[in-house]
Amino acid sequence: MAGLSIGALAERTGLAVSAIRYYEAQGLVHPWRNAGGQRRFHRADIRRLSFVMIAQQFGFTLPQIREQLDQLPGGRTPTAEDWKKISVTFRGYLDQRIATLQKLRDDLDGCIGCGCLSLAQCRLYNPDDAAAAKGPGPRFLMGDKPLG
Amino acid sequence: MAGLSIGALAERTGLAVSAIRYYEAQGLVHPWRNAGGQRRFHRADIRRLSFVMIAQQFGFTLPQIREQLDQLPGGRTPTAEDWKKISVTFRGYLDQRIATLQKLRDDLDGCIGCGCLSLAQCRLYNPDDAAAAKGPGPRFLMGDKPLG
DNA sequence: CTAATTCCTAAACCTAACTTTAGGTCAAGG
DNA sequence: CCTTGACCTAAAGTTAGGTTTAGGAATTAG
Repeated sequence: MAGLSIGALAERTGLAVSAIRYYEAQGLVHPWRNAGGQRRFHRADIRRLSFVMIAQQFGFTLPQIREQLDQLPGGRTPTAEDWKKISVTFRGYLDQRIATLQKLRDDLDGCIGCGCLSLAQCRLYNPDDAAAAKGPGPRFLMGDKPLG
Repeated sequence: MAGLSIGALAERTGLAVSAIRYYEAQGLVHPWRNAGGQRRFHRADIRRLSFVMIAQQFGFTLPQIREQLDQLPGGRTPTAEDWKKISVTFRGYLDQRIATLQKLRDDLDGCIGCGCLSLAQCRLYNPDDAAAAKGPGPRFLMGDKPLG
């Protein structure tokens, strides 16, 4: 079969065409080219990109998502079983993130309100907790958007 | 009293001097100037900047933190009671963040593994959930770093 | 009094994850 | 055949949250 054009894939996933090109540059999808040099995608790439979007919501960076995707089989279309393996790892990270936030919240209760908000004494400001909350990577701390 | 120099404040908070200047530009602190044009800070600004650092760990943006800080009294040094008011709002946001992540995790369990990872059917890919997870703001989705 | 710090501003640079723009090619419809 | 729309590449722009650099001025130590 002929494969999907980038526009068709964009329509199916809701992503911008420019974003899909960017993802290819980051190694998240691997389209081939037709005679005229245009990209053609497997139908399985719809699911692949869906995974990218969901993983991003969970706070993964593109290189981290790439690592996960690289574990899918190379030669054939991934099965539900293949995807399941990935989701297990995924869930482990998520559990840790939730646990970290819960600890921070519990510390908050006794801490800001009590006026101990000076670095030396405050449990909230424990660098280990901060590191755990942040995960790896240089900037944007754990810069996800809150609800406000 | 004379007030703290920017270097002294940097030492007390662990922040870089350049970061403190940046925070001033963002309206998070309001130092005055001495005769020679150098910044002088209140000792209460140590706590103010500590709050900034903690709030960032929780995922707040600087404009959002500024909004919170703007609710502190203008004329006098904030009391523990003043800080407590802020921490209540704070905790509310945090509870919502945790709840959202937990819902996403629960959805994940049945979802990626089962192979339903196509946009139309998947609860995980519900735009409403996505919006709730993201909060306001344009890019970097909920781009916080996970643990991996 | 002088040298070494510290401080000042303004502007440029950095990352992540994209989008936009510019200038050109390919493909499909009439 | 020709026009329109989809596609191509490369490079520059965007946002957040800073850091770095360049070129001076103020402060402090000796």
